[in-house]
Amino acid sequence: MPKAIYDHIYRDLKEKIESEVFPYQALLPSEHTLIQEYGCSRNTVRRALSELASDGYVQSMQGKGVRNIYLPVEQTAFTVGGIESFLESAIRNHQTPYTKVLQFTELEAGEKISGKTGFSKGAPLYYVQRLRYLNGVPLILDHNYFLKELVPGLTPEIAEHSVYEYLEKTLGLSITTSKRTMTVERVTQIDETYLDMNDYNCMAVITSQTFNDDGIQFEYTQSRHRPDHFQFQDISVRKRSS
Amino acid sequence: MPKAIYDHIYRDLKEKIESEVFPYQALLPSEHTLIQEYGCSRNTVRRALSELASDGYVQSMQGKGVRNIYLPVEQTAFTVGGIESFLESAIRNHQTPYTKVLQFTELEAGEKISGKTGFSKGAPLYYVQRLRYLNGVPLILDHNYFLKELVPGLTPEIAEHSVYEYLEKTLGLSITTSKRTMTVERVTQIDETYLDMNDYNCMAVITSQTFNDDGIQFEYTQSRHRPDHFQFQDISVRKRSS
DNA sequence: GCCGATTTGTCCGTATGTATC
DNA sequence: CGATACATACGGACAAATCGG
Repeated sequence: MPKAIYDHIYRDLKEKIESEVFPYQALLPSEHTLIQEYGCSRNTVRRALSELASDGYVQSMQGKGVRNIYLPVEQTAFTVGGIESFLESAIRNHQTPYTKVLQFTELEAGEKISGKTGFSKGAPLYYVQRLRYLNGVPLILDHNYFLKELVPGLTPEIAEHSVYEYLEKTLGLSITTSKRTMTVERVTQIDETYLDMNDYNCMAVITSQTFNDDGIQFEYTQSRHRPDHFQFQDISVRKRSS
Repeated sequence: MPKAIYDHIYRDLKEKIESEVFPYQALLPSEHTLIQEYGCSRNTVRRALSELASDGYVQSMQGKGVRNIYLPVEQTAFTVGGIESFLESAIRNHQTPYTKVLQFTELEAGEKISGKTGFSKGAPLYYVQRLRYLNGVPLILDHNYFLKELVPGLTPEIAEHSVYEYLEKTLGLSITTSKRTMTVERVTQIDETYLDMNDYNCMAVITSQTFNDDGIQFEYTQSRHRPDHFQFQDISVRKRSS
């Protein structure tokens, strides 16, 4: 929990934007004004503003000011966005989560798994297959590979609750960067066995490689979502091109 | 085209990472070293590094150093990532693009369109429906709504070539922020008419709201991709939680 | 069109804190 | 413990874009 000044300003402005203290399309107070309000330096204010910009909340315009471009997005389905665990996502989406562990085994990365997951060949791994329920309905099928060296002592009981909580609270490991790929794939036999597909013949699939705070990849996951309850959100800011 | 110092350092380091001058998992030279190499201030080096971090190229570790975590991702399908036009994406994916305009009309945003697109009610719009080919195969069906006020003089001929090029080169308007939502939807009659669906009954759908550099939304687009030629990539960096 | 005031963008140097080794 | 490395913060300077008179 950062108690940095810029983080305080960031949260404060974010809250004011969400609660429409600053209306949509209006300009925020100028940097000079914010400096006086918060009694800090210009760099500190600018850092808070730049984080809001990368969240898609504001947009800076040289010579003009900083405009509020925040629009709340309606969530009609289970929404995926930043890095968070199934548990965290469920809570944010106001749904009741439940997890059933279908498989829990140990294995070594062979040629095929190594190429797919990014782990080096021969690395000892945990493989976990889990069915995720939301409000009692099975909606997601997860295939996880964890690097045993960085996730020692993993058990089916932990996998049933929350691996991320185990990682962060018990092992003191923290999750930092995640590279994700979203595709649409055909349903498999396993999908149809566990999920009610309603004659859909596709799945929304997110594969991700996750790195800890030492920059080491400790996880590879394939998350297969029932298409009618899936939504992925993203903000992209274009850089001035070359 | 920015000729800022931090941008030069950013590009230089990025190139060195991609060409494995810095190997995967190795530490980059320390900030102090980089300051001397580039003959600039610490803030400038740090800005370049922080952009690389948000690209998923490196990860900073307090007290340890900055690790290269760049892994090239294989592209087995048409890959979507940052903000770019169909033309730009096609070139990056080494494919030959072609566009056929199916519809080109003017209309005013009614209740329904306003709610869906985010444009205010009664706003004059262009509506364009386009079929996108890659290497001669129709793969994407685009439905665009442009705010007429900000995109004056749009014609079917421009829509057939590149609307973005028209916006940037002719109108001097620049694209800045884009909010996107990825979902999977059932095929429609129109999809099946124009795309060879191979018994797939789903589409990968990206809807986006795009803002110009004044922070005004000028575009709403729904882009429907054939699922077997679609891939969306994303890097997410976790913030230290509250 | 010019000029000055305002606002954001870039860059510098320095100081202090915190984590790692 | 000291040395090294990144994190935060300050204050100042000048540039670039915008806007109003």
